Amino acid sequence: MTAALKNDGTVGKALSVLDQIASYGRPVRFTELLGDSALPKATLYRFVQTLTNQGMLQYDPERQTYAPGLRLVRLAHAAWAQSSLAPVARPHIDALSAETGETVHLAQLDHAQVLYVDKRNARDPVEMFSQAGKVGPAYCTGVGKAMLAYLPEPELNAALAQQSWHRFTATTHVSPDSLRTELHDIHSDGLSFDREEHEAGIICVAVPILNAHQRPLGALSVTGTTRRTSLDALRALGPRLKQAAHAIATDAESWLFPQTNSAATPAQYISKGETPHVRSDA
Amino acid sequence: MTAALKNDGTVGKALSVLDQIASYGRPVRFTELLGDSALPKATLYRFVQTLTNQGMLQYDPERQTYAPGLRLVRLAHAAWAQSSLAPVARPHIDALSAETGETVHLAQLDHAQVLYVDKRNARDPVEMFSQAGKVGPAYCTGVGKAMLAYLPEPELNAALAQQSWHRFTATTHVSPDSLRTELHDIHSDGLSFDREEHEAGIICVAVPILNAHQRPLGALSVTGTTRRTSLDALRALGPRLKQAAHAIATDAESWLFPQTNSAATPAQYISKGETPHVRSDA
DNA sequence: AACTGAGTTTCAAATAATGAAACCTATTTG
DNA sequence: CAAATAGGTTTCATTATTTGAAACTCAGTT
Repeated sequence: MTAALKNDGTVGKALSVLDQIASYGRPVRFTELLGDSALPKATLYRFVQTLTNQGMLQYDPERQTYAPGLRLVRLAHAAWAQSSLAPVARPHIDALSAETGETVHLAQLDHAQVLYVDKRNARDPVEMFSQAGKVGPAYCTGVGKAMLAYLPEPELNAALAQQSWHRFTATTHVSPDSLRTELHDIHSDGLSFDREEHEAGIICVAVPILNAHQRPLGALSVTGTTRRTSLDALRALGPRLKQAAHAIATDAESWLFPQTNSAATPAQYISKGETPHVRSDA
Repeated sequence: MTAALKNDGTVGKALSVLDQIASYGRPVRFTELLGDSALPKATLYRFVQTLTNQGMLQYDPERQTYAPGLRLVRLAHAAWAQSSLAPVARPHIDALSAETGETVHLAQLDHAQVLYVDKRNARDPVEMFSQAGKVGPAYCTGVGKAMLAYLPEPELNAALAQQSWHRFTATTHVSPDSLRTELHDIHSDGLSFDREEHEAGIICVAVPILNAHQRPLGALSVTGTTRRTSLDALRALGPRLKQAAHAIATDAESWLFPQTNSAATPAQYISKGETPHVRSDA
């Protein structure tokens, strides 16, 4: 059961197939999908056909496998540019990263999980490929806790019920109870820490990005290793982080949408047969 | 009419609504959608509801607007990691970028358009969706022409029929005829140039990334400005580019999928209520 | 108080989705 | 070599969902 708990008819079911396929993290064969799915063979088959047809899935005839398709990348570009905080936050993150020299993350809450929407690496060239789009647990990351701490009670309950409470390290919260206490503290001083709860040796400070109604829009964090830095050193960055978060919130609020194109795909880019809705004159 | 020319039933129609919304490049109101859509009011309304429900769209109650949703970003991460050449090409692109100091692009063909899947800008770090996911015209970009030149005849015809033939600059090809001649040349020496066809002052060299059957999987380019470099200087990079393209093709061919995780979202990241399909033991 | 426009809901008719079962077609097994 | 198996694909009568014209709601006008 994926996100499609609600009854969203055929479309919802098709999208849950998409989610399922994405969740494997590798190309999958039809039979494997079928085994893990509640849908009957023919139904699943048709969905997979349709989605492939639509470019939402990519079929490898050689290996007979399905994987998420490139159309998603195109669509995500639009989503990222419009629905995420990333575009507005960008200059602020750049500055933070330059000043601290550490890794900076920008995250938002999505389905009770942390979704990283942007990142600036520390000077080291290490790291996996691009972080945007990656998801992580909310209950044991600095950014996750920062956002949870400002969630209205009913939503918080819903979110907590969806956490996996997996014990990653010795300090990981493994139940809502212990976490709630910490969330209360976070709420009072507006600062959240990851005390190696997700990965040994990795610590971070995070702050929520709040709108005018104190609703969390996202969170911002600076991450370091226990070798190079300490919680106290990170705590010292608190004021700077809060300032950045506030600036981002302000910008986001007033950012109606730069009619001044540049975020959008100019009409000429749209190939024939597609409906152009954006006009760019240059 | 978007990609859903084929009759893909309800799901196809819903996805075309998604495409439509993404194409505006900014949040849109229901009425605007309705005006540009062939669907009847109630039908469009229900689709938009369903998609919002599913996180494929994001609704802003304050402004009453819809925009592509964050779920797309999550899904795209999987697509990018699995269906694009980007992960395999990464080290090669890094090297190229370091050696040349110029901007390097990695693109693939999607719906007869160029889809950029990765980029190195000598300076900036990678910000995934800001550039990956962007689309451009195939008929007047170096990467686009490199791929078109190696497309089998029937597919080439289909692709050419879908170009917009918009004249961006004085050198832009504005009909299939003149382009075909150039594609022939590109095919013979394996090198494609953008002679300020898309943007004045911007030139580039590109090579196709071909699989064992000479099918274009993608293309690689080095871009510069007429101020800083020349076509001849770029031409000199040809051999190096070809070498990189070949290396990428080879790696892609043999890259079954690193069972050795790291590409995948570990099972623990999946929140309760979602089906975990990936196992990671660490 | 009537009008307008945007958004939302209703409901019978039309259409599309469903899924059990049959059907392919390579590959493996006796 | 024949038979069995497994993965994948198609069929088709039944069933459930989608469809969309029209009616409704509720602001904000005029």
